[in-house]
Amino acid sequence: MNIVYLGTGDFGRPSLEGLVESSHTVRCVVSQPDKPRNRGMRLEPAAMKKAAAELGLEVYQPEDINSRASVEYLKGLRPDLLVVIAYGQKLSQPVLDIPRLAAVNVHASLLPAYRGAAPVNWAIIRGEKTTGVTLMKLSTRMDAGPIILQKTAPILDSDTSLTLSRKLSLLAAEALDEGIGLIGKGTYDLMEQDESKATYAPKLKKTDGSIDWNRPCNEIVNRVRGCVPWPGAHTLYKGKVVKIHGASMLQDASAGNHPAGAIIGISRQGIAVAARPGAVLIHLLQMQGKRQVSADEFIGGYRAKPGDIFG
RNA sequence: CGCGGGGUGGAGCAGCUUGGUAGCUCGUCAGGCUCAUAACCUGAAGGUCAGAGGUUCAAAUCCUCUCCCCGCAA
Repeated sequence: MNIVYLGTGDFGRPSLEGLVESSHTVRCVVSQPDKPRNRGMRLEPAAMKKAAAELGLEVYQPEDINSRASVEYLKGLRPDLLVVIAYGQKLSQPVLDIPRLAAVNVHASLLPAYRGAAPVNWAIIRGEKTTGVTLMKLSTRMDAGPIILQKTAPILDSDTSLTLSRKLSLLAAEALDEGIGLIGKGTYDLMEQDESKATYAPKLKKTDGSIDWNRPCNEIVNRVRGCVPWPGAHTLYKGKVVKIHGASMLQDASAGNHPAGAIIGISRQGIAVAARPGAVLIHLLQMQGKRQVSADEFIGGYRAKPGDIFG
């Protein structure tokens, strides 16, 4: 099978590697153009461009995938299948019509839940216990195509967006491999999504990481886990922005006697902060302009003590 | 030329504005003490203050350049 892979983000790496190792042929990797980003606004290659180069694959980076030139180029590759994972551009019907068999996408949620750019983050922030990946046929509506197959995965208390994303990227590769097998044989069913059950997971904004200490401790901890590594759950300490990179819930009945955001205890395990209700034990944090440090180091360096206020 | 913060014993920080003896919370090591605590007390080791040049009687501190780290923004 001739496959054209469209992907920009690192999430698709295991899937791409799986395709390369399979009996199929990856004709081309289509990625977003290199864009200036990061400190200094240097031109940075897309994550998958490097991967493609290492695998010895051809790379194509059109400014607009739906342009006439792009469509002609892709047609020239005579693909049997288009695989789209974390690409970043919406595909028009003319593009979807190019492959002989199908244009498929793997999405990191159990659709129709968490459609959109940040499904992993939002699943954690919302306190879900289970998530998964969905292999579907693409439609012109975002993440709304008919489902070919799904695989589920538990969300552990210890998971962050980073660890969960890694797991799901591996699961995505499995789903893709299995799905391509079915498509090759033509033995698969399509299940339309139940539109009434659709929920959305938009790209995270900086403000999504803002901690409100008047919220329950479990909500705050989920936000911390879901905002790793970006935008990072953040609050204020002594007038400066602090990112909280690691935290867990703490049972402390006395927390209600303190103002929300107040430090109520300090130990080797971390900094205990009052929430509403409950308390949050901070393990890892980062002052603006500084690197990430453990609670222990933070206490020593900044003289944090009970009574100090976050927020 | 996108904007900004930072590099000080092993860790995290203060000191820099207003140049003049290397400081704090820990850690480490030695000794003591305790029913108990992030235990406590006493003592010790450990720094070319990122690097190079400059100003000065004197530079962690002021000026210039280089290297590295981080935040914002995208």
